[in-house]
Amino acid sequence: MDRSETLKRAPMFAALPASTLADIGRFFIQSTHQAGDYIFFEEDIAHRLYLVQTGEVKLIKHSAGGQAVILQVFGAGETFGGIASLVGQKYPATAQAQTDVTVLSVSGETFRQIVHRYPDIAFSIIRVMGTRMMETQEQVRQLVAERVERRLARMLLKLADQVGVPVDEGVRIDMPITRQDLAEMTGTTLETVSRTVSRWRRDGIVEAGREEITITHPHGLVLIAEDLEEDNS
Amino acid sequence: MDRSETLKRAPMFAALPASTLADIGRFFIQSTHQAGDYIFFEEDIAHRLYLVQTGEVKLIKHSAGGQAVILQVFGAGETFGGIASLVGQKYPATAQAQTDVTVLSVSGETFRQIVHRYPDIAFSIIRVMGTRMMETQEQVRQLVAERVERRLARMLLKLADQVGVPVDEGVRIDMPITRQDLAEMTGTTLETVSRTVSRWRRDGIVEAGREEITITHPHGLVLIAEDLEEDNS
DNA sequence: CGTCTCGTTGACGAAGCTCAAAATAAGTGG
DNA sequence: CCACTTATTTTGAGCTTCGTCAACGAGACG
Repeated sequence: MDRSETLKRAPMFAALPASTLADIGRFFIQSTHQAGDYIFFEEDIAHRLYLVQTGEVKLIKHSAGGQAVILQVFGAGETFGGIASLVGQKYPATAQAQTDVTVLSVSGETFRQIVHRYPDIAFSIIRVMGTRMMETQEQVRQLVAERVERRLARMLLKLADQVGVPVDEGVRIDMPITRQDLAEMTGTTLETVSRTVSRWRRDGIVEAGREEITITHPHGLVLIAEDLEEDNS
Repeated sequence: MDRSETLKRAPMFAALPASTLADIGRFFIQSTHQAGDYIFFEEDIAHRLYLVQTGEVKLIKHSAGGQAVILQVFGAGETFGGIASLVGQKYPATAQAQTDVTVLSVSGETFRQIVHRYPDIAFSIIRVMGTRMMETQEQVRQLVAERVERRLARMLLKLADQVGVPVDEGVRIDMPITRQDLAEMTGTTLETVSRTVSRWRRDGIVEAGREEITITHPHGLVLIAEDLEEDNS
């Protein structure tokens, strides 16, 4: 895909005229990373803004005890590392390629100049940050108020919305995703995820294989996610 | 306190020259709220940006089951409701006065014009949002990785840092705060907070009364917060 | 075919939530 | 100042959810 084409898909730049996009596009460098590769680490000095072109990147925060939380998963058109690079801080989390990915990136310095030249971008940045902040706050609320099964149901529905593709059996999550990943996304353990998914499989709600999940009965998941779960006694 | 004086204390406006502050200050309206008053509700259409002049305001997110999470506590110089009012969305959470407070506020429309006139503010907004985002992400990490006692210890230390005043016995949290509040700040229940605080009191780490806590042995708290807790067997 | 990663399942325990009851503190109106 | 009301806190008992530890199975890949 062409650069200004990718920029056009990014909410942060979407509002700009095509000529400006072409102009800005020149400053971006394309690079590829294999699934599992780290793109940057928490605590690194932030020097680049990244923009996902193809594939998915996850943003992780690690704890001393070795546990990890997946804060967010970015797909095509989404940016990450931007704020830190703009402000010149350390990255607040680690970015790792979930699939093979291609990303565009610019240096913080260049990004600053771009924003300076096209101040409207600042508004877009604020808008994007506002959205992410809401999502993160919602994550906090869920962690406090809801139990694992519900969080997991919500997460699958969210993933289906983001990267779901229709297949014969239902909607397939189009991204290799381990039980461990799901656990880190929902703040639980891989065993609990495995048990829950197995139960759902028995109930005919999902089909699941190695690094692969298909939702066969979305309505069932919604019932769980929205606390309308009928008890099957 | 004078308006431009208050603006000067706000990171969002601090970088502006005094003349500009005086100019902007004219658009702000001062209002007071009693402890417990709601300033705005989640889901309200956001029409104003608020800036705390005196007192403390808490930002709360409610769940269907009646549970609540305190996302943040804002003190003098801190702004809230800003992003939503700028973007013209609904407020993502509820704001409630923790103490009697005085706040300055402007309409979203006016705020937009101000930012438009003084684009540097946009950068400050991004910086402030970045900081808050990091804090919220850290909150997520803690909820997932750490147990209640640790989270509570950290919270008390944070509060001591924000609103602590030295007294004879140690450092007093200078804000009326119930066990329920602490529970909502740390994602637990008031009973668990009560038990933990009682234990700490027996251990000589804190003194606590009704809506009142004084840290008498900060080092003990730090040991707990940093997982260096020696077992007293 | 051996190794590795990923997934499944069981058993056990513990952190912390829920429910309940009572004590304490702070008003409030007479 | 006292009786009464209300909010806050404490403490106990029981129990559920979920994490931890462990063993095993199965597919993938060189």
